[in-house]
Amino acid sequence: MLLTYAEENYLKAIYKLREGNNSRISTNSIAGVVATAPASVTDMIQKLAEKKLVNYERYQGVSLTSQGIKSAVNVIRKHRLWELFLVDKLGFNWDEVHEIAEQLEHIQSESLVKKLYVFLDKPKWDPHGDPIPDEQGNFHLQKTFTLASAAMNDKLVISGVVDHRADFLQYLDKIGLSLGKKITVKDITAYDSSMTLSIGGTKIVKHISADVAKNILVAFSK
Amino acid sequence: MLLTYAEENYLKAIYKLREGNNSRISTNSIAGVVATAPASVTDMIQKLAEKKLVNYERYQGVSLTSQGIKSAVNVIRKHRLWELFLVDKLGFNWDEVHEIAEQLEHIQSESLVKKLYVFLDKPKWDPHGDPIPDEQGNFHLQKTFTLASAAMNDKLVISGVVDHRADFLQYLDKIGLSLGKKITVKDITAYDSSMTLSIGGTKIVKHISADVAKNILVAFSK
DNA sequence: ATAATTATTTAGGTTTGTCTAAATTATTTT
DNA sequence: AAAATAATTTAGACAAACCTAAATAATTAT
Repeated sequence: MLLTYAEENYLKAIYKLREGNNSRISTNSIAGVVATAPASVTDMIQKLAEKKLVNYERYQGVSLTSQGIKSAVNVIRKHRLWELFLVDKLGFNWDEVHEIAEQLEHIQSESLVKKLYVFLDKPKWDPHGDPIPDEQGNFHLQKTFTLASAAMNDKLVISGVVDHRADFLQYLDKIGLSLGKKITVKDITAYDSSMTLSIGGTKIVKHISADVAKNILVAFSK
Repeated sequence: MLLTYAEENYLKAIYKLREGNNSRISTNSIAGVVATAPASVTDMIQKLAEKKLVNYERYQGVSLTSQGIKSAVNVIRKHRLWELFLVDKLGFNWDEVHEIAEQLEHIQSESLVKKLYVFLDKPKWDPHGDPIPDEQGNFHLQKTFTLASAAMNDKLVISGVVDHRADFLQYLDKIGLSLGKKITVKDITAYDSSMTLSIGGTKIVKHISADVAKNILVAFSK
């Protein structure tokens, strides 16, 4: 099915809200994500419902149909492939690529996505550690948890971020934390849950707040 | 200046008509290129005139202002860079890339274009032999002429095409003619101006019609 | 030079995606 | 359980980019 730029953005927004375990996806929450007035969201939802992309009943919130999920995942796939292209091939930093990928994700060409996927060596993760769904829409799952929930002496790899905002990513860069970096939890301060980490095999030690730790995803390092 | 998708397409269309040495660029000719009704063209031209991108007087045709030229050339630059990317990096054939580049050319990001340009090694020509303007909008000129105007025993390099349509490009592929190929004019049939060519250093000989020869651009081979 | 033809513009309308203001429904508070 | 508040929808409008039909200007033919 052929979707417009705006329709794709709404589907993506609904998909993201769904991922955040929101029991009910409200008009207002969608309005927050797509940055439009709630009345405009109602309009668009009714259009998407007619196209069988969402289930909708007045005042009862919205959910994606299987076709809606398929389309949303496809947009996410394109977004993440382009982000990886921008970072790995063009040399952008991981905090610079979101806005550009927001545009590129709407390019309509199946063969383009296929070739890009091969060009990038059939990647499983984007530059922020988010999984890139395959052509069938399947995500490669990873056993990750937030750094905040780690314990003393845990040996971990940074495998993603919760907060994707540029200033947070820039902060991580500044203190030497990036995707794939190995860290060890050296100390956890009881009263504010801040953490002391050693980075890589080096003697470099960094102190981070609990707020930061909550926004870093890690996996156990083998 | 920020331009919409449609505005960029109109500027590009006007630029192309101008290149075709049309003394006067008429509403109808633009309508032909952008595939819309003449009345819609009038609407858009008036909008572009307000934005100082074109000079316009009722019933007198249109011309680009310097700002209009700048914007048009920038779109052409992006289009050709993306075409080259699609062919050289993603492995598309030269007859498959136009439609996709028509979409990609509208992505708004100066840094993206800059990085793409470097990634492609600051190219001067696209996959069809058309010049890629540099950041300042300057085209790298090449002394080319149509194969139809060549003489017996001329040693030439194929350096472009006049007709960009997929079926013509596929025909050239089929008979072994592609950009950069060296050819020698072996014979010119007087009565229908058809030509016999030898291709590369090989003994392969091909016969082409005058119509085809008119649509192939060549330069002298050193 | 007038008539016929063609090109261009104006007028009025449509669709997409947005808006604000008002009305309606749902939820929360007391 | 009624009142207050919040969420959602409807109604009416707007800009962008298109359309058709009618009017007007320019060009070409006679």
